[in-house]
Amino acid sequence: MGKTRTIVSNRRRVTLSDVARASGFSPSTVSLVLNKAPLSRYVAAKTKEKITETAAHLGYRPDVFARSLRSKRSHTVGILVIDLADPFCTLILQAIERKLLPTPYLPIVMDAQNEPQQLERYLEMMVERRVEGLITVANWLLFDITLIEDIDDRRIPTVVVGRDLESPTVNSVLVDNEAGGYAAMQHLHELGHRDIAFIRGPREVGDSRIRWKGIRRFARDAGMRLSPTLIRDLSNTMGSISGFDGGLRLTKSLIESGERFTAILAFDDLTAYGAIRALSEAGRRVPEDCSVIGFDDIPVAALSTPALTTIQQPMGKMGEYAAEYILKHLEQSEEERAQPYSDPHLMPPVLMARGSTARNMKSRGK
Amino acid sequence: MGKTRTIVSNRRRVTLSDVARASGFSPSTVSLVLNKAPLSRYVAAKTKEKITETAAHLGYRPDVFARSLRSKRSHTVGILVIDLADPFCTLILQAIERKLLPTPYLPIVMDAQNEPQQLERYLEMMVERRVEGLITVANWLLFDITLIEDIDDRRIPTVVVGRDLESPTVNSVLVDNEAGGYAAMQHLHELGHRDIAFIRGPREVGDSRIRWKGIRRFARDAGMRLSPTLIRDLSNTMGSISGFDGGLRLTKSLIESGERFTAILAFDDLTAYGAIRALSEAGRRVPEDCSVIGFDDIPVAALSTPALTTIQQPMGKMGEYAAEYILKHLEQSEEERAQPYSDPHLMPPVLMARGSTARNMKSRGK
DNA sequence: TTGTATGCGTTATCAC
DNA sequence: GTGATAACGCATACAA
Repeated sequence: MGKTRTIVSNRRRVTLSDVARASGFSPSTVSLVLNKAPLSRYVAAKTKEKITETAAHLGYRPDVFARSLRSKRSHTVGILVIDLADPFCTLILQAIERKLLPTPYLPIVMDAQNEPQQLERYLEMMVERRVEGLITVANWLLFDITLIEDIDDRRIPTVVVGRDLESPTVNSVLVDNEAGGYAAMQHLHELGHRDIAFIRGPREVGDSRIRWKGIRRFARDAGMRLSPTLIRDLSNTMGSISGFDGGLRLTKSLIESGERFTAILAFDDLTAYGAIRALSEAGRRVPEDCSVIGFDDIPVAALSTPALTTIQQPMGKMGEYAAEYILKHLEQSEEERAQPYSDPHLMPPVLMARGSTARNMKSRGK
Repeated sequence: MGKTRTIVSNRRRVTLSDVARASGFSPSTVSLVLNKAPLSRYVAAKTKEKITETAAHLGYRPDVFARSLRSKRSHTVGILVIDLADPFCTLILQAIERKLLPTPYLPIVMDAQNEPQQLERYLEMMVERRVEGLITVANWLLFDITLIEDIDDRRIPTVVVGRDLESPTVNSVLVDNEAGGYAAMQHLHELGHRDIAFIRGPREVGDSRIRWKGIRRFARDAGMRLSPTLIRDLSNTMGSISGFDGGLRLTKSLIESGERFTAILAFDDLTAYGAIRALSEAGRRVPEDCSVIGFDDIPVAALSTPALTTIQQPMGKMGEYAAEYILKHLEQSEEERAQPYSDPHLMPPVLMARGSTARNMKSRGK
């Protein structure tokens, strides 16, 4: 009843010495050839062929554990994702995976699920498993991750995506938040909006501060005045992961304040969705009565109705950069890696103009 | 300048024999004690204490590679996710991870990114890495995954989540699609809808057929007639992963057909969002002019405006079941595992009645 | 050009 | 109660 097996047979694993015996050569020669080691240059072509052949025939697969034990290498790159349920993280992760696919490095992904404790535990496990590089994929919602610097001390190349670690030794790559804030403002301004409400991120979040900087810079450039009464901050203690509840609540308070505004610039897409809900409940249509712009461009932004205008973070590009950075450093010696990073690598955001913003049709009640 | 390191020091890893030397006992005794092996019963309490202490003091961490090489165990469970960008998969994955957290098993997650080739490759890697159990998290969009059966032949406990593998040897857990279809219909019926349009999944997708069965069963029970002209099928060749484009296109065709309908029952949430977009573009409001119901309950369903009424798949429960199943089988001997599974484990769906469905206010134009 | 011998860090079987 | 000793499968320094 011997069905053909696609992968390997049920029998005992075949080892290096099995191949050696079957091919008539010694284990060392077999090892040299199969690993294409430098010394295999001196092995006769015939021998190589014979060995490769019998290895394939026997279905030889090296034992990863024995190999790693002996060589002290793992051929793995650790990817520590702060929250796999966050589409922002997921898209970055997939880009990294795609970059790693054609390389001999296997991504080992672990998901901290927003729990600092798990982050720490997994970080240790990464070291334990001898990952040769470490990429941390972070969302803004982030506790202290400075212990990542410790990893770098072990001479493991490290990079953080999506957040500025502000570390002199660990490289970071993230979106240019200031440019993003600037672009969002510019878009609303071009549509004729002058009375704009803001729902900023929690004060502790660096991203939010930088975006605000960009917003203010545009306002200065365009000679706009930002009304302090139209500014709200999400609170970090709302417990919720998403800014939806905050966006909803703060927009309600904005509406109830009676203050006039024709557009809302939200901290992120989920906050924007909260704002839209609040506007809708108050009978204001988006975008006819009020425009709304978000930040991130989560996958559903293009699919909702109205589609959400937003500032896209180039998750794909960011992931690619991180993977390339690690791959590059994997080849280098320790000394070569020593250059410090005072500044994070910033990626340009791109405005995705969609249905939730429209030209301001109301004359200004000045 | 010796900053204290949280995890380990920079120095060479400390090994078992380091601990042995420092504590004054032999490596074997140290191993026994540190592993709490059965034989450690006979070790003097004093000795145990001393060993545990020095191990802790030296910061000893067993070498996972040496350990696995010797013991032939990996203490890992493979989790093969068909697409990590699919929130459906992600939520299941996180539930699995949470179940595994308090156990000594480490989840090794790999992401096939919807590529059959990668699935196969990763499957091999899982075997190579000696995972002791395998959980496959599948979405409906699935090519042939029967090669997973091969894994089971290796006496690795295996379970598939989210899809019926229809295998006599591999257990499956998924939502009760028929009950889901039934519940969706019942909901629309209770709201007074009698002219209902359907956007079914691609014909090849088993889920869709079963849901349709449930829909028809309700129609029979309630004495409703389903108009054949109001039925559309998503095509599998649309290339796109999401049903959004299909939902948009098919709803347009539904509208253009001139046929009267007051509700749309969509294959899944993304299809529903496509339908909502089409309705909106045609000037029909949701839910006032037309109700829309989806299937899945992706995270954003509750956040969009209007919030999407949908049939929730219990992703959390499904993941938990899968993890528990694997954990249970990891304890068992090969013989005990031998019981075949003719039927998949079905989880009850739950109706999430939200803003995209409402009572039918239009009298029937009979 | 190829083979022999050794050790990576563990665990497990014995003997003391 | 505890300590030698071997073996897991592989890679490499060195010998031939």
